[in-house]
Amino acid sequence: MKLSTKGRYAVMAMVDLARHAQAKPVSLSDIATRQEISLSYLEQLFARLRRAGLVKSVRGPGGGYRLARLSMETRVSEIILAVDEPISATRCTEMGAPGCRTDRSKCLTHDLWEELGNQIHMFLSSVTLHDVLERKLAPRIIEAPGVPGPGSSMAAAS
Amino acid sequence: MKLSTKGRYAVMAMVDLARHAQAKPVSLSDIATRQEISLSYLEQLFARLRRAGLVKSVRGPGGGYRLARLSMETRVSEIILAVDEPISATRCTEMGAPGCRTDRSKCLTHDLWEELGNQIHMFLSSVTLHDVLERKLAPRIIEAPGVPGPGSSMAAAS
DNA sequence: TAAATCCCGAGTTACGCAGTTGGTTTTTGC
DNA sequence: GCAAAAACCAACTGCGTAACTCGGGATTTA
Repeated sequence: MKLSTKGRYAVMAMVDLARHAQAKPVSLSDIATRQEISLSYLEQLFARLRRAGLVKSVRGPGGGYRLARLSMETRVSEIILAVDEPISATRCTEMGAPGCRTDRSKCLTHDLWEELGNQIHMFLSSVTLHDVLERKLAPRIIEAPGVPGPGSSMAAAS
Repeated sequence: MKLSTKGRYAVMAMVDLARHAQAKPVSLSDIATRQEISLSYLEQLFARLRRAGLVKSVRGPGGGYRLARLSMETRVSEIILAVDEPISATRCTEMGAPGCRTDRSKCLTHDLWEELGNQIHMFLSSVTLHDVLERKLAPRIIEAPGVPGPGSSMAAAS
């Protein structure tokens, strides 16, 4: 999962869209001025969002975009995945690049990046547009009580 | 917290260093060949790692690098922060850029990115070099019920 | 003193984000 | 019907920066 400003722009725009959802669809130029993003750039982002089925468009004057689903059914992770096509984290994750699957010692960090990707995805999947609007970032992440961590790594600290 | 291949290279190199820690220091050219990273690039990374106090250098023939601390006392987050100086996540996080602090509606996603950064940092802080070597990536994260995991198709909710 | 190693700064290259340009379709309202 | 407002579309550009190279030092060992 890639994290760039592109994905952030898309989320900003989608939150703006969710916030101003009314009877009328919301035009991109409105979002562009409110969020200070270039209109043409927004068009590119929304083209991807539409193809991903996250928004629906209405053409013609008075047209614009609507959320395809309810704001509490649209997850932030989906938005980012739609615009920022998920590039592989390491140069060995896909297609068994030489030296990863074969020689495990060469890619000891493989599991680390994979797990990090999982953590990020889990977090962003746990947040919906509605949560962002309501500022309910329920961190569904709970540190296990009394468990010092992986391999008791913190134990060494005095 | 920025995530790039630069930080990944640094972690790969540090894991390699921890793995081959013996009486003798480890030379960069050894790491370069084992991890397939250019020597000059490694030199730049280790210059930063040394300034951050994560490694110590020994000059002259037979020289190389050593971990400054034990592998279970060196956290992955420190390595990444050392090489990839932490750039602000959003264009509003520092110095109260116009339109964030003043107009809160313009930066509804602020809290989201901040919390995401926290999550990433927390995870990477919970993992030490020793953990990576031993493959003990205890995920301290408990998936909330009803949240689809990264693997699941997450198909349009009916 | 020669070789191995770290050290350092300046260059080069490649890539992708952000934005631009210049259209075309579709639809509304006058 | 025509003009305006919007979504659509496909390039192309500029630019920052990550990734990597190069050329030379400085330091220590044998």
